Amino acid sequence: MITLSEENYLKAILTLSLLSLEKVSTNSIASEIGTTAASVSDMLKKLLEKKLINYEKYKGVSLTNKGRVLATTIIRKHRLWETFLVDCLNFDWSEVHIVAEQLEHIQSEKLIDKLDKFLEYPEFDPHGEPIPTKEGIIPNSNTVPLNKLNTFTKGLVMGVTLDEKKFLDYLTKLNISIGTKITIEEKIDFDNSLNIKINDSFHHVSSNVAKHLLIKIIK
Amino acid sequence: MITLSEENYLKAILTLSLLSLEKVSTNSIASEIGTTAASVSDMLKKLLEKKLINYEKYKGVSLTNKGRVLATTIIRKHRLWETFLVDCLNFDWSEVHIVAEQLEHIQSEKLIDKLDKFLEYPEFDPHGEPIPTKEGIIPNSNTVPLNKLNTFTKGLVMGVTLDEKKFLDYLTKLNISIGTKITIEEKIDFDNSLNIKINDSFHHVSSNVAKHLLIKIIK
DNA sequence: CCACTTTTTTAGACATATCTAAATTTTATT
DNA sequence: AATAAAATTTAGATATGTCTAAAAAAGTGG
Repeated sequence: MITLSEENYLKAILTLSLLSLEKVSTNSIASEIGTTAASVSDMLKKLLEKKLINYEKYKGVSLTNKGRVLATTIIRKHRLWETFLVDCLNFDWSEVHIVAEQLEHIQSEKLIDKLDKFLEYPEFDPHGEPIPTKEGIIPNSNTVPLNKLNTFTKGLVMGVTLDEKKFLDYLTKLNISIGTKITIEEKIDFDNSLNIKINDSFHHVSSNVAKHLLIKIIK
Repeated sequence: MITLSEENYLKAILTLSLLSLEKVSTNSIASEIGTTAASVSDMLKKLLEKKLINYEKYKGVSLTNKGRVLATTIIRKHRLWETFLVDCLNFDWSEVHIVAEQLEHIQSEKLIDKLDKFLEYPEFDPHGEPIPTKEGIIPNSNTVPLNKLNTFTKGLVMGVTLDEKKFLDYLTKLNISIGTKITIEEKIDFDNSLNIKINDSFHHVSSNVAKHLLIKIIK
């Protein structure tokens, strides 16, 4: 089980991660959450223990895929609840955040699925922020699946949308992890597979692999 | 501030209070909540400190008016959320309880008012349980305001719906507290005031006092 | 490259809410 | 009324999440 406090840390780490490509610092988390660096340090140990973050002492933090999916789900819940509060209950858009901060921690996948349907699958919350999908993708957030990229585009791996050991083992074998730089060298029309460059070495990956890699395009 | 745990204790105490007129025992609370008598004992001290319960060691517990109103509000929230889950999100009536147990702790009076309006002020939840009013009255729960009783009816004071020092001081002066037995002796048509008997002594109270006293009718 | 500053972590406390086991009080019984 | 049984409370532990102050590591500038 994940605690309310842990959820708030994951959300903060995701939010900060989306602002830059750097690993997230202890201090930035502390000021995001409104606590001390010492408390953050304590919590990071717990999140590491639960394999929700990648963390080396003094070296900063990033989310594991498990952590990223969890954090994205919390943002999804937050934004769906905000939509409900404004569209159905006639809340003012400026006053929903504080209530949604509580509602986002309600644990029930079914509840969120049904709320999503009830709201007719909204794409944006009342503040214009995109609502993450059930699969953990944040639309319009600069990350797109690798298979949607054009030839010679460069990007950084920001996450994966499949949490399966065989898949993740394969990525390790290809030397792909969060932050890895990938260049599209060639797209094969026949089966939508791709030739890509990873750290100066060339690889061929199937469409099925490519569609589960979230890429942030860089120059 | 009241914690989630304290809210659950208040709700349990109210639920048990509605089942009988006796003071609520430590053990019954423990089995209602699913914890140990020791934990309950610890918590009772905290609730007493916050003036949410009346409590003497070894003598059982009852809710103060403040505690009763809080507990009733939690039940109100629970039942409104259950109504939302079933009527709007098409949950099955049998599966809503566990989700409503989480939703009932969301702190926002405005949210509940707006939800109530959105649901068009339902009187009963999906299980047929009456939804308490904003004022802390549980309809059809055998408690009615004193001014609605007929002449010669006897009843026990179960709560008050006004939390004002002057009012409560006046009740103390009249020797009225939770559990006090009252008999209606006469109703004055002119101003709807009442002559009542309290512990063999007779008193005259105004309509304004009578309407804030919740009575459970007895034989 | 060494000293200084900033960042981060650790150590030691504290508050909440829980538990088990022991002690105490109440109640029920003979 | 004494004693046994049941209920309740206290004592002492544990886990979570927080804090301040001190120590350690990383970064920065002369």
